[in-house]
Amino acid sequence: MSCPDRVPVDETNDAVEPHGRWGSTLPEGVEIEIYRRSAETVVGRTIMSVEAPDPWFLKHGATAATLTDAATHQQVDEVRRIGKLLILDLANGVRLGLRFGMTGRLIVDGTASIDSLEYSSSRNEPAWDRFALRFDNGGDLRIRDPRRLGGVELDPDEDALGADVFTITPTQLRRRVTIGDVALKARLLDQSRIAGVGNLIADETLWRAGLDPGRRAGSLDDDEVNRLARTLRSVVSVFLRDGGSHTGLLQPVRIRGGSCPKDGRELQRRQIGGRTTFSCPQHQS
DNA sequence: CTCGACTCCTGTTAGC
DNA sequence: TGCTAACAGGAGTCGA
Repeated sequence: MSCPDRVPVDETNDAVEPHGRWGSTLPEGVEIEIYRRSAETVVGRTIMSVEAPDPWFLKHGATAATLTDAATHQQVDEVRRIGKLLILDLANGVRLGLRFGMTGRLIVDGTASIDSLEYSSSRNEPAWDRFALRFDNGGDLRIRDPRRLGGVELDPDEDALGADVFTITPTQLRRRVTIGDVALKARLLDQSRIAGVGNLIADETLWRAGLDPGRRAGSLDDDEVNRLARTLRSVVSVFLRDGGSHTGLLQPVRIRGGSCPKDGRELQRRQIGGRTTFSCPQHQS
């Protein structure tokens, strides 16, 4: 399957500023890509120790002992990303899978590539460090997650994820996403069909594409599928360039009573796919 | 296989 | 001022 683990580097590949620039965002595909770039600096380093103080944070049977056994004295060969999953390939073939939930931040050598998350705290509370790798050069990589919705696992099932949001083609979108009776937005959030779309990317994309989030996913015609594919690609590209999923045009008005920036209509607020959904009844259909 | 409902986590915030 | 309850979304599970 196509598992593009890195986004083509283009003019959007600005150096990540460590402080102050980022607004409140959410760990969606865009943010995990920013994390991945900040973690490239650990490639080639050797893991000296593993800190896994929170058993709840370890998934699929992993324990502090199994993680320590698998990772200690191993060199990091590569850092990849599929959707919202960050993967560290170790020299012995072990893969470490890192997930960030809605409040997890990645801190590499003491620096967070994203300072502030929408529903998290920007305080730097060491007690919120749920997992860490210490390297031979004295640096470290840690996940700081106040609400513990992220997690770490050994050898994650990469095949369980759909095509990555940055590189999915219109054909893949048509075959796996725009089918069936479920709401279009719920489909976009289904990581097994398309990996990396979270609530903010979904709302912004559908708003820009003029598509109603509540429409049956299978009801789109060819033109609409192509428009969705184009818009999705554009949105993640712009979000990455601008620094996160919170930089959209819809984001400032994703509040009760907010008005559509395009035509001024009051936005509709609904729950779709279990998530708060804002859309414009005027131009999204 | 599909799909909706439910559950988990806890810092922040609105409201009394 | 101090308290409580509602709220947020990613991911997993369960039953129809």
